[in-house]
Amino acid sequence: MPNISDVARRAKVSRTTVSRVLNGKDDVNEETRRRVLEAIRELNYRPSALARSLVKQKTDTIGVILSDITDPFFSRIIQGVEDVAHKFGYGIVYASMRWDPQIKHNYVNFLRSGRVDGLLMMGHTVGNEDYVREMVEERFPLVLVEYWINNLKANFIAIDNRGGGYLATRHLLGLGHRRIAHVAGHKNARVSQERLAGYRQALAEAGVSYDESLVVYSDFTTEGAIPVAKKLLSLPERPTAIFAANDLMAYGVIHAARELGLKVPRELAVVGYDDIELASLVTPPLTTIHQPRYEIGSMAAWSLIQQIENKEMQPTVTEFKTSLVIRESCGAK
Amino acid sequence: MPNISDVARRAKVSRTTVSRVLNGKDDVNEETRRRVLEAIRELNYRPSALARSLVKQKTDTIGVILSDITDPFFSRIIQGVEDVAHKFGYGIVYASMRWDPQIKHNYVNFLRSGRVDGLLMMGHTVGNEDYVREMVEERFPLVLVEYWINNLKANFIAIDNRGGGYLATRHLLGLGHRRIAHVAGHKNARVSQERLAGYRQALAEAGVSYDESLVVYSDFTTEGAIPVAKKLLSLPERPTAIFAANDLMAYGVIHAARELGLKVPRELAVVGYDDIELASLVTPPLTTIHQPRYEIGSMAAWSLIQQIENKEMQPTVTEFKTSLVIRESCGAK
DNA sequence: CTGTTAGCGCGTTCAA
DNA sequence: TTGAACGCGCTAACAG
Repeated sequence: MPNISDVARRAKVSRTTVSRVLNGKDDVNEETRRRVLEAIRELNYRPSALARSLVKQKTDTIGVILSDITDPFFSRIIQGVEDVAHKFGYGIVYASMRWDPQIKHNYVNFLRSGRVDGLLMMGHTVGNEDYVREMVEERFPLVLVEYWINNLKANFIAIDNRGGGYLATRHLLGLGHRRIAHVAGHKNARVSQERLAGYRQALAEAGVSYDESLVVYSDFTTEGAIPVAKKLLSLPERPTAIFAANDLMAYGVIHAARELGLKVPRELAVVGYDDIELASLVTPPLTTIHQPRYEIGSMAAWSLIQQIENKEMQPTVTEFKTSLVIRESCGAK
Repeated sequence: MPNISDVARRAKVSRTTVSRVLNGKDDVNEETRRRVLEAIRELNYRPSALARSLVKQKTDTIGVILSDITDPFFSRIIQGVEDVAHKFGYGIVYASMRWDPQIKHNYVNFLRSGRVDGLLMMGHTVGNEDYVREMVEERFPLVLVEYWINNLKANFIAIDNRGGGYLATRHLLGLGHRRIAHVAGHKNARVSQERLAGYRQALAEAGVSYDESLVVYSDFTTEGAIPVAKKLLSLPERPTAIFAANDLMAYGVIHAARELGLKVPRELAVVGYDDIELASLVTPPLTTIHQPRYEIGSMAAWSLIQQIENKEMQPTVTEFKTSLVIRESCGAK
């Protein structure tokens, strides 16, 4: 790969002049510029982003760390992030940590060591995440999505997960269900705890006592939810409704029910969470919790870029609300 | 952010010694090493990957450019890629180009300018891709997945898309269908052409003449497929079967059929393509074309890393075969 | 075992 | 309008 010196030599100018042309400065003689551009083309020269970033201390790249890149929940969020980032001239780097706190930490270190100007993190794990605190203290540009940590002066895009869990459960209660099970998300995920908390809150308000045996954990995938759903549905006193912590698992629940010969929604009501694109399009259309995902993504990216380009920005907490979308999986319609 | 000189100063050694400790060389006095490590900890020092990459001419990162990061088709492929890459100590950077050749080209340039050691490209677009040829000629480590370009001595992981299209269509023909429509993929995608070619081949072999009005293009999404499917299903002489170029669109077709009051599979047979996880789990379970996606991903990553670490490797073409998975969406079962 | 020197490829003063 | 010199943060070659 040719470098800037090769170009300079060929164009018979100094490296500085080549650099000027490269960066579109206007204090370059037209004829000189022409020669430089020609040399660049002839050599098929491509400036090293690495070297440039090193000297400018800027990579024009933002890192996105998420729990699972294959989760359709992220698809619209990512679109929002990409649209905004591109508009501002940033590239994006994704890292998928699969709910593994160790992989997550590794990726944070990987990306932080000069590879990106800032970090967008979504999919928060349980446990020691002091390094997140450190990043905030060191004023490393950072946006945390989905969650909100007390006493941490950072930029948050919060989603009302507890409220969502509450809405979902109350809907089932309103339909007369009393024996309502919950297929929770990944044990390592904070959102699991929050949605579970919303579920418990709704039960408590309705005077339904909490039955631990009705709550099982899975991993936010359809395949993972099937066995645990079967366990729930084989309980001596079978639940009449199940709230799944995301849509993929809701389909796992429905699949399990079908295998056991139960009709949804007649014999089992199911509520999901996320409102992924497919939720309205497959059978049965899913009653679920909707979140403004595109807006969340674009807002997160915008907020991060603001931080990067203006270090003085105040940390803010933006909370997005969720809403219940009633379709056919609980027979309410 | 502290740098290596700060550490050196604090530990009262030279930068070189710090570098030695950092890179785990064993020719360092134990006491010295201890001091250095302590200084590193005290300063919370993190070496700059940028600077390191610049001097080593190695980033330990591979780039993955794909058509649409939100497409579940890629989920298992990505898992395969990640597993292998991590095993070999590489990080991964994804870029999603959404079938836009311009964005794709931009991303190639973005990543090639020193940000990655090699590139994995999947989701090939139609049109001028001479820069891909250039990369091959410049011996830039590269693996192309899904497609196979004649006269290009590069590393290919091909998938028999034509064969898949053929299998799908022949299955429908075998069930007695003669009026078979095709919802093709994105017009910019090479795989669309290939699957379409397989479709045409099967029709030709069965003596069914090709009817252009039965082929419509969409964008590989469920939402996108719904309107075009409705158009097909509103034709004066309605098709009795539809082969969709991926599973997401197959669900779009099924949704459209339902909206028009048509029962699947009784009044319309549907075949998909990809065998995404959900395909077996939602109603109706989809008859579709299966591809060994995890293996494709891991093989692609392995092959790329071989190229990166051993420049002498011969370009190879590996072709993965597809297979038909019969479920319930065409009533064959 | 350790330090000095050089250089990776570029941008940015400062003078000329 | 152009170039020389310096430095971004790090590793590698060589000497001691």
